[in-house]
Amino acid sequence: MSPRRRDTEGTAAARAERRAELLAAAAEVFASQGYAATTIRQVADAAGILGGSLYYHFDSKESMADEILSTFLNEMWASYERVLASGLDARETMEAIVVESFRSIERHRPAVVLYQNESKHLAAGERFRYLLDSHRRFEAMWTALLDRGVEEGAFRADLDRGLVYRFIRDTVWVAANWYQPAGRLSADDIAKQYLAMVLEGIQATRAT
Amino acid sequence: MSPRRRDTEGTAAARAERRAELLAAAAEVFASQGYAATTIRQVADAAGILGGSLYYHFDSKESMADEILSTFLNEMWASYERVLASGLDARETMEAIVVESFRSIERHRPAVVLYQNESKHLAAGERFRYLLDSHRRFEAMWTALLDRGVEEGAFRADLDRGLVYRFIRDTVWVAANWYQPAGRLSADDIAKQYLAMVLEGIQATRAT
Amino acid sequence: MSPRRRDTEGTAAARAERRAELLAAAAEVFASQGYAATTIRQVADAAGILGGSLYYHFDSKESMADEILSTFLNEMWASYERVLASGLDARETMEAIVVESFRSIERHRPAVVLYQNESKHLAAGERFRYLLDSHRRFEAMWTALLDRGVEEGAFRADLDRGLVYRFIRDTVWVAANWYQPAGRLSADDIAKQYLAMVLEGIQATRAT
Amino acid sequence: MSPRRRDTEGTAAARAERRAELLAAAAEVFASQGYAATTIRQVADAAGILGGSLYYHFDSKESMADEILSTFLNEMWASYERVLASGLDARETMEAIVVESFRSIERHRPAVVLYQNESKHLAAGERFRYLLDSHRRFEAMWTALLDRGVEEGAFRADLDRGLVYRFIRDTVWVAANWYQPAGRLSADDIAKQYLAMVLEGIQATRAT
DNA sequence: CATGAATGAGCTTTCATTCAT
DNA sequence: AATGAATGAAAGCTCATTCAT
Repeated sequence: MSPRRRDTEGTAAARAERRAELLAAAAEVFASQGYAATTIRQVADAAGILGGSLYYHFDSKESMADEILSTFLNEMWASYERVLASGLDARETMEAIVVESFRSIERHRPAVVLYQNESKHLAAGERFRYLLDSHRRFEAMWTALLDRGVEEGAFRADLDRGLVYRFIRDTVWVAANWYQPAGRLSADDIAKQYLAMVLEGIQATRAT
Repeated sequence: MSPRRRDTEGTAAARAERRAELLAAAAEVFASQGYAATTIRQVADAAGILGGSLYYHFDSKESMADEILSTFLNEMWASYERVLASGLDARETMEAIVVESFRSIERHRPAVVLYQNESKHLAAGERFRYLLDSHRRFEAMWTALLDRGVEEGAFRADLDRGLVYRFIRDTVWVAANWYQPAGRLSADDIAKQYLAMVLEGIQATRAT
Repeated sequence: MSPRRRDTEGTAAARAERRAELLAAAAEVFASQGYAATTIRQVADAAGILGGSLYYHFDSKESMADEILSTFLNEMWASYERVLASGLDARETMEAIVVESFRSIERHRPAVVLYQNESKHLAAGERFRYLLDSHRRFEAMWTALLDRGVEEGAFRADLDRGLVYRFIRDTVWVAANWYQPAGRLSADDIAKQYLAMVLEGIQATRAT
Repeated sequence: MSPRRRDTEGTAAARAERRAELLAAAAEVFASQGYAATTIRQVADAAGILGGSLYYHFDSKESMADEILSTFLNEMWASYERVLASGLDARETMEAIVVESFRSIERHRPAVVLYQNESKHLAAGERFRYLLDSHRRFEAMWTALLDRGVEEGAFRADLDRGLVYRFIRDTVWVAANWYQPAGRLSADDIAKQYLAMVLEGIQATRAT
């Protein structure tokens, strides 16, 4: 490995790091103001540079959103794949997936908010087709998981599967809107309580 | 009733009706494109008139959102008040409130989507302070209801109350994003399934 | 004179009267807000009707200004002609013209303000060419009068004639901006004081 | 002075100079077309840039007018203060103030025209309150000066003081409407003739 | 005569984007 | 890398004007 090569790597790494910083700032602003309502200047202000300077790093506002979302989704799917590959039964798989989801929110809260609030609108553009793909894949995963759970006798059979799917999907991700990393509950705490609610319900169990 | 009176009423009613039509069109577009991303021309196109003509009826884009949201919230709270005044126990009250919520979604789907997706951003403006008020009132109502349910022995006591509140709040309203009036399930069907999930959980009951 | 004829006259007179009322309202608003900054709705509000209704009486906003200005100028020139035809010497003529000018202001204050403030801008349009004509005629009249006064030994010969002309022209008309018909001084009072200043100056005469 | 400091100053100075250029162009157009009748595009055209570009330098059309007027008024009052502080008698003070006024017109003709024609309308807005303040201050200065002149035996006592004030105020400033820097007469020439007229009057002195 | 809904051109302003420095 | 001035398209909004009633 030549010194030249090393320099280039160093530079490339530095550049990647700067991009990550800027994207973090952008994600925060996009999440709190909404993507369309956020101006490039607001992003730049949050990053401590001027508007024009962002274009040295990124092609466009859209490409920032793109990179924020795809980074998050890639990581999320990687964690899901790990769970799905570990041979757990349906009930255990569901628990693990939910735990991973709340951990995703913990690590990528602004990206998740962006995903939750804007993916429907962004998905219209060609470059965001992967959002639809991810959506379909998500639905397929959960649908299969719920079916398997019913087969395995873990989940009730008398509920509308589509409804249960939407119910779980929405409640998990919508939590990103109020989750505060510094708050009282950790992501794992929330996951545990959430699973308790979803699996056992909130009504008091009849005294047996 | 004099003819004069009749005329005046007719004109006022006609005007109110036209406003309602235009607001329905606006709500639809705001809901599907997002408020900030929607142009006044898109609203006007949806209403079949020209952009400038909307300003004969409304002061601004913002005042359209205002009227859409306040109309919806007023009606929603009226229905909640009816439930709360009818002397039901906590469990019954919860069921009735959930049913009313899904009926609200059925009648005002675009307004609910707007509320769900944009109220956080809009609430920054002075004129939308009532959104925060409504939010607080909503939280107070549910918190009191959940506490009463625990006291009455209807709801489990081992769950985090704040978490349960958010869980219920989000899952009810987020449904507006996918609800289709013409779909397979009626609002009351969805409410019933939703209550089954939330109250009893989705896991299969232990072998009897 | 047939009854028919009488009716028509009555109608025409009524129409003319209505026009005059509306023009008076328009002139007032044009004068206080400025022509360009005045909306047709403001004029209509001042007249107690709706914006669209003005177009039954007038072709356009411009034609209102046109009629206001030409009515005023016609009357003003008629009064000037009367003075000029009465065989007075230069000094007497000047006094009479100034008196007539302040009386014009008294009768047509808003029109004079409009003339003073907007004629320069309006004169760009073809239909307002008469404003330029009036302006030239005004200049010719005063220039001739001042020259005659010098010849007759009534006016000083050591002043720049062009400057004196502008001085007189401006000070007379600019008074319309502050003149209040209900004020302390009548038009004739003002004319008298004004003439004293212009003719004799404001400095105390050296003790003789 | 460090190079760093120099750079900063250079940049700030360059920016101020650009603003001044753009304001000069704006003032010219405002003065010739009228403020309300001038479009931002006309200003931009006069400055050789595009309409949107003006907003890099200024917040709004209004803020351009604001800066034009306040710059002019500040300079004018500074020159007046210099005169008032120099211990002249009333007659000399008046002469000096008039001279300074015509010099103000010479240096800021478009600003003076704007002031003359639009300040009444603009003063309605909160941000232009200083126009009213300046107006009151102007009146107080002249009123006091005229009174002092009467006391000192320099000015006639038989004229209405309010009228004399308006007479002088208007005739001085209205000159901005026709003054041409490249014309036959310099500002000081005009001031001299103006003072001759106002002080001594235009009538021929009776041969003694 | 007057209304009131609608038109459509044009306005001020915003903002993503470019580019010479 | 970053600046900052400029671009230019498009936004929200205004308003003179029209016209069926």
